[in-house]
Amino acid sequence: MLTKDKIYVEAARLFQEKGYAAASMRDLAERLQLRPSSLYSHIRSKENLLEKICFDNARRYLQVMEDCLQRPVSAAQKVEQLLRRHIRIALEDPTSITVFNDEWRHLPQPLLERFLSLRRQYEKSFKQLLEEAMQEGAFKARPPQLVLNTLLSSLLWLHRLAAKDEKPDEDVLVGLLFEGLEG
Amino acid sequence: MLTKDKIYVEAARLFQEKGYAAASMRDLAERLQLRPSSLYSHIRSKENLLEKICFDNARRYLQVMEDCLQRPVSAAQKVEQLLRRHIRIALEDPTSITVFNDEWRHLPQPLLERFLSLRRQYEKSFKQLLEEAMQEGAFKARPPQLVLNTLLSSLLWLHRLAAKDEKPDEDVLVGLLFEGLEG
DNA sequence: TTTGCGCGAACGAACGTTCGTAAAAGCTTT
DNA sequence: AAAGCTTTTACGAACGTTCGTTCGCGCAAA
Repeated sequence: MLTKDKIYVEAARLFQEKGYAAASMRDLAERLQLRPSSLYSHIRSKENLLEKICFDNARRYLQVMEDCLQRPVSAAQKVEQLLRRHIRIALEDPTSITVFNDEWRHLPQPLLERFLSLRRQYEKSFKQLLEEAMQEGAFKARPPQLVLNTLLSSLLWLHRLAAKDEKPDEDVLVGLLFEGLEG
Repeated sequence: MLTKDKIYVEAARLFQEKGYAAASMRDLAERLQLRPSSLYSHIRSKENLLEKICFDNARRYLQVMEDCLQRPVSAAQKVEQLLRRHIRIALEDPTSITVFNDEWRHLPQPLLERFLSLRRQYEKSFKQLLEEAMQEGAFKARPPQLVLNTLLSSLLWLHRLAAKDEKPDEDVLVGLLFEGLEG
């Protein structure tokens, strides 16, 4: 693997373990068996590492959302598909997702604003989907924002499990989340 | 209010906003209209601030758990009561809870180990309660660890909402969480 | 007269990053 | 295959800054 890619992978891991602010470039270098200054032959800055990790994952989630929205199925089924893909991503690449979920607040302006805009866009689509499913009668009518947050936060927890190699069964999890929706 | 107490309150707020590592004592002093050095007339260290916030809240949650366990009701009802008290705490004191939930990993050893021990103790009790409720037939049988995590993470999200003054209705939220359990 | 509090100055440590250099790797021309 | 040239990569040293914290002084309340 290219050194550059190794740096990004290890940076995601490190940011996850210690948090962005507490992770030092000297830490990162040591894990890669490099001197700190050598990092800068490959990357531009620490902030740039965070930026790439955050936005790559934002794009990834938005792509998943787009895919699900285009399927010719009911809103409830779109939600189910969305949950499944979400779960899979969180389980297969827990480190990047952690950083994406927890560390974006350390992005400097104007990147922070751009990131939040993408996030709002994603949440808006998700909320609309939930509302549709409620109107269809598939889901019980409830404040969509509340339902969205409980869903997202449950998924947010996943990567912590995955990082500990306690990967839960996808079907069981989908069942648990879904039955709460149907109520 | 005593200056000392003001410091703890403002520290919790600051740690929540920026994260422990990114929050500086100079930040904290400025918000309290003090010089950085003046803080140390009242507190011992930055780590000590984190320690107090984390352990005070750990004790608080364990106390709630104890109260609920002693009630002469069914396991399912104990869980409901636990959720309600959890929700109330998260809504009335969002800043401390955030720090308690997110920043404990910055505790130095051996405090970290002591904290994790308390947390495991809490989760163990919670899990046992869920298993009881499943055996009673009140909850659908599912991997308890998984159910516990989805519950806790949903509650974890609450303080973020509360911090934005978008406090959700307690009954609606309990309903949402509970119906997922009964499945 | 003691005690407690706020302050300016300063400390050593750790931080992200830059710079010049030297070795390594890759490519082109013999 | 060898020689010469260019580009890439790793490095030690050092930079300016920010960090948590200490110390001693002066002031005000008790």
